[in-house]
Amino acid sequence: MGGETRAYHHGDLRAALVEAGLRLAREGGAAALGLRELTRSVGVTPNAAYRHFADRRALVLAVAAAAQDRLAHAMLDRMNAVPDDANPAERALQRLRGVGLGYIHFAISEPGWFELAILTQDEPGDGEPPPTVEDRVAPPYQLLLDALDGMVDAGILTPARRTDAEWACWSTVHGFADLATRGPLQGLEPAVMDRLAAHVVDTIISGLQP
Amino acid sequence: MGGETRAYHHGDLRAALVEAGLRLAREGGAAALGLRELTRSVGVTPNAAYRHFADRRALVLAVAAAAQDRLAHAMLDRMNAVPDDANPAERALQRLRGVGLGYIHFAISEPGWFELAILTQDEPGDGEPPPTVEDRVAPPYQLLLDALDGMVDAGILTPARRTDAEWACWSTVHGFADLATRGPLQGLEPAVMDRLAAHVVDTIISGLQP
DNA sequence: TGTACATCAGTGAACGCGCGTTCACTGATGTAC
DNA sequence: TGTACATCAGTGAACGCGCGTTCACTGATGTAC
Repeated sequence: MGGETRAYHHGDLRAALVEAGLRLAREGGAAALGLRELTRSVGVTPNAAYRHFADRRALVLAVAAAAQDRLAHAMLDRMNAVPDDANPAERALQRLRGVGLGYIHFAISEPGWFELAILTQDEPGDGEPPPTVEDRVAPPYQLLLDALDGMVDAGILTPARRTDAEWACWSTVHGFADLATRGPLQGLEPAVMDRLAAHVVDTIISGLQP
Repeated sequence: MGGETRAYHHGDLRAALVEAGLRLAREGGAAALGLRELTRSVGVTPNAAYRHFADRRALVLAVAAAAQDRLAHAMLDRMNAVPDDANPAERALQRLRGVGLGYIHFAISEPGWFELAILTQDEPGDGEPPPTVEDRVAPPYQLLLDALDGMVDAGILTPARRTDAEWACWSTVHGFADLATRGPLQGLEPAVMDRLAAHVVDTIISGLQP
């Protein structure tokens, strides 16, 4: 609406910094989120950031939350792509596959954002004692829980097998993402990578229902 | 044999630096391996390191190799703890479990070394293009391959299912280690952690043989 | 067995750099009367 | 509707820090004759 250049007051510097953080992290990962580099890229003085964030760490966590949100959306899109008209068992299975493959695909196609999304808590050097597991649940994790509950509802996973299934699934999918992103699977042909990802995800799912 | 204090010539500064690297990384992970901090802890001038390593990166990689070696040994010990007199199928299964649980246990009990061990290749900021997967096999990876081959030899894994099984296993175990080390499973009660680790490992192994 | 000399393995000082953060400030905005 | 003034959101300069690396050097070691 207003003029293009605002001289002194930026308008919404907080949002602009987070946006710039996503832009920078996309290429350079979490390491690209220097306070100076961030403010520089927005065209503002380093201390301007202190109007909106307590310190650099708070800024990075805000960007991480945004990245995590994108991860959750990517996963959700994949889940929701499963047609409603399939039979319930097949549908539940495909939704669980979607959660896992969505996570992996996001990691591979946006490694910088992924690094940030899994950062979230406990930056190196934070002082607080580790909170309990329950305090830390995050949207992507919730999607996994929902998909697994769907498997139970559809009758293809017994309640007994449901117990702790999230950790088996998450471990597998997260580990694959890390191997593909920073580890020995880096740089694999996309077609080969996709095939391998699908195989790995199917293997853990099949391990849930023996 | 000689006197305790060597004035000018250190004796084996290269080994001393790697040793100091392990000591420092044990507490502070890879981030603790500054060139100055390392040389300081050995009681030597920063540039003395340049007699033995091209640059900081080379020093860190040497320490990482040492850490990876410790990981491999921890896994091997666990594999070899499986008694010979068990029936071949049970033995092969327990050896595979040992590989995975050894990896996880090492990560949890020595997170600093673990971070370093999985660093190995591609420090952030290296210039070389990604080498092929085959170039990168490392001792811990080889132990996993051996354990899986043992499953085939024992007749409890078909050759067809053997294909790419290493990536499913490694993903699961590596992911669990990361979740337990830097992620939401951090700080879990040791007993609960062990039970969960065993469950997750058993789940993926069972997924290999449906 | 002793000496000359090349080589080796360290020292000491300095370089330039970019970082996060703090201080005192000033221009812009919005609100009360 | 206009004015006074508190508050807000930036600027500009500087801080101290620790880093990796380079340079010219010197003391110790080992080898040839």
